[in-house]
Amino acid sequence: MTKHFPVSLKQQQRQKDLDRSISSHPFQRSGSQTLPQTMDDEELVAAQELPQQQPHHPRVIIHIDMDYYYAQVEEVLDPSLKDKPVGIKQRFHVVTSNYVAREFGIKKMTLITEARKLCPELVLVDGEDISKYKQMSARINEIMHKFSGNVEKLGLDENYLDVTKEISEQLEQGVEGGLLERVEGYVYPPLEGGCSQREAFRRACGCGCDRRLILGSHMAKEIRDCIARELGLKCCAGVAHNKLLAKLVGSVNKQNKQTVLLPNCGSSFLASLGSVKALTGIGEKTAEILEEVGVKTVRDLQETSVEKLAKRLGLEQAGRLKEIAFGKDDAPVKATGKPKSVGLEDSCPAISIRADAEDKFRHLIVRLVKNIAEDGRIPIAIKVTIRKHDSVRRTSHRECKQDKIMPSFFRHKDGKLVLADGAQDKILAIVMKLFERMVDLQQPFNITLLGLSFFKFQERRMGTKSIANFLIKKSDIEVQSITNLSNESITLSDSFTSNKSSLSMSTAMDCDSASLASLSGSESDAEPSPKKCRRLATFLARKSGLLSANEDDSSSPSKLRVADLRLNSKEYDQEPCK
DNA sequence: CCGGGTACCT
DNA sequence: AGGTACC
Repeated sequence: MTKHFPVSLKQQQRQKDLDRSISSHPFQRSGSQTLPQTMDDEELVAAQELPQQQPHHPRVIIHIDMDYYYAQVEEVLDPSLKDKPVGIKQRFHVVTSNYVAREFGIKKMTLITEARKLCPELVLVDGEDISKYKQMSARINEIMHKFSGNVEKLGLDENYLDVTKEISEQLEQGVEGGLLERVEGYVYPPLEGGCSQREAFRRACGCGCDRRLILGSHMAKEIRDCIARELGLKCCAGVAHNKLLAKLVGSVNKQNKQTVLLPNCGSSFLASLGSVKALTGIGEKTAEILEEVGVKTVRDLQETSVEKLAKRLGLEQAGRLKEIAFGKDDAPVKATGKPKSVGLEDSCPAISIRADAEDKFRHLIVRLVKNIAEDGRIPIAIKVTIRKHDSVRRTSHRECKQDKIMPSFFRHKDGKLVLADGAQDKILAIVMKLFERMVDLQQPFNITLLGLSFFKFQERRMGTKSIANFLIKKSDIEVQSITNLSNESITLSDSFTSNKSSLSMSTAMDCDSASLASLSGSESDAEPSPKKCRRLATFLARKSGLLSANEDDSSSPSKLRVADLRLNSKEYDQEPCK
């Protein structure tokens, strides 16, 4: 998949030279300098293959990060908190604190007892219920969507925006001259005098990103101002030509500030961060593995050969890490859609009898259905997660099992999803069945966490009967498999719009029909359903515009059903999936 | 080191 | 399908 990760030693050396010249005197390298000024950090490799290719930094990415999010929301809700030290409490920890509290040394994950010692007058707000923060997050999101259609959510308080299109539209329509001369907010690395900010950007890279990024800084400011005006919330922004750099550069200047990265400074900037753990995409485990091969800092990573890394990490990941270390990141901003799964987990001291588990699960089902009520979509699969007591391993060694659930378990009541009569027990029965597949009730057991999640959602459709309900009522195994297939296919055709090729689409469909066939044909199977699934897949593929209408086969016994489907599936076409 | 979510690997 | 890593 990845095109070119190898970075030769020679290239690395050039890289370092380039970096040094930038970090020591960013803007004194005109005239006598031989370094190609339009040459980008991460594009040295590509540029060698495609000499003089234009788009070095084609995108403008803004990363917005809310300041001390939970605590700030509490301040907005109760302004009297503003000048007091505030901590948000979840279980035994302060999960966020405002800056007043941070003065006392109270940071993320400080134990409550610890925090009280550090600051007796600390105002602790219960943050177990995160619905307030979710709601505010949704408002923030609305605002961002005024500026770009391409907004990717990372948790409740962070968002990426790809504003490339918006910026180029601005440039086409022509912007007020003064706007381009001055950056909004901070620049990394800090510019020393000698030339205008505009000139500094132009010298750093000639691909045209100078104007784009400067305009990007103005747009970031507008977004932040809008959020402050409408919601009273402060945030930071990072502006750069990719996600990795935008996110990281945004935290260079904290507390209601923003920073734009000077093009060409990616790898020196990343090196300045020190530990590899600072890099997005490198977490605890990866950092551990890297340390085993003597790689602790970003600089180490930049200087270590892919070959050496690949021995422990595999070529794929090694290549990716190398690129990341130099600030190369092609990852697109992916507009966040509706969630693909919604779940709940409760950790508990110990559950060792079936009835207790059953009680917990019943409770979880009720809460979970409330959580998806607004959404309105019907889940057709459920997953049960447990954690067995284990004194050795600290975190997550969870087990899970999943199964289908019937759409008829749900119905809509004034626009919201609710459980149908008796459905709670039916779901509970499925849950307990899955639970017993993981836990042997004969043996003593000790469960420390129970979780449930719904996934594979059907889009809510008008009319009283959805396709699935209609088909499932026939409760015929073959039809059921069709129902399933249609769900799968719809998911796939949705994702097709973003980045799937039609080839992988049809491959995925083949897989689906095969696996479904094996599922439904488990008992007596006189009639091999694969063919039918295939046919339906073809139909759905055509509907999604992947196949031409000529390849029709109307001689099927399931013609009627397909026709029904076609009728019902009109609603799918309303979806903006083209 | 809570907890809900996603993505990727096998 | 299940596990692991990450945010």
